[in-house]
Amino acid sequence: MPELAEVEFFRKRWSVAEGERIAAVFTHPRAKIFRGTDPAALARELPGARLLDSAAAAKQMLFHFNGDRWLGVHLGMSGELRVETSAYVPAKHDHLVLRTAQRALVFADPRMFGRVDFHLGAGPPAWWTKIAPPLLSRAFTAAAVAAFLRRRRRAPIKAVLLMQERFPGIGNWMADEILWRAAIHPQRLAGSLTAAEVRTLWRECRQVARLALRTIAGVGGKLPPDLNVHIPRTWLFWHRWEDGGLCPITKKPLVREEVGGRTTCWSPARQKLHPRR
DNA sequence: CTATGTGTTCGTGT
DNA sequence: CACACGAACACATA
Repeated sequence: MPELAEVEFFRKRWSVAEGERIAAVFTHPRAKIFRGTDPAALARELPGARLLDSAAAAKQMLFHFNGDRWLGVHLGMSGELRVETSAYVPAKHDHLVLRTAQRALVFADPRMFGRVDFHLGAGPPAWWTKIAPPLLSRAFTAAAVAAFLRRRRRAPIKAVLLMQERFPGIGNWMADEILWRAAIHPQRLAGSLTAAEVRTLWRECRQVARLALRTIAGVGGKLPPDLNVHIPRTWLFWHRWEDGGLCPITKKPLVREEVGGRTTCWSPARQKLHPRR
């Protein structure tokens, strides 16, 4: 489920506990969520620690506690972070619960593709510092995108947009939204895009990231009540799963098909496989 | 009962 | 060697 903006939304939820001290830790007895990490180490090290700050990058989050303690979270496909009352009793799909005096921070994930990483050290862990530069940073340049598309020239552009090593945080719906706005057919091979198309693609990557963060993760300190309530009806987002869905721009039918191993939605009237040049 | 999904990783083939 | 692709992971929901 969660891509860039949703990840930021969930990070902000837990960030209400910044400054609070962890009193107790619950870990699900047979959670696969803790791949590399030992749940026992977590339960031993976190109690007594104060949540200092947090950050989101790509589809990951990092929560920083005092005493050089770091908690990484990846939500996988079905993960979410919630905030419950301090008396909260963990339910079936809750894998990690951090209790403070004021509340309970819950990580739930039915499909268990998510991940929790605990790290002890003076600085953030390597997996965090290695994450590619954000779409909205100066380092995410049109030239870097062009070079990457050249390297991946034989893969469909849809599949390339999902590669986190260059497009951190872009997931299935964002990729479709970007291609739709850029009027590029998802099955075009990355190497077939013109220089102008590459530049448009780069611009729309940034624009969709900016708009998604604003509408989903809120502005300033405010968080929307639900994930998607503020997404405009003019986005492809709301129409991609409708049967008989229409392109908000051309009003012509949308198409849904597998591209690059993922269900992909596009507007054939707008996104041509063989554009006239 | 079967098919599907807002994700990542691994093995295999080119 | 680099890259492309399909399968696997695990479970709720339609």
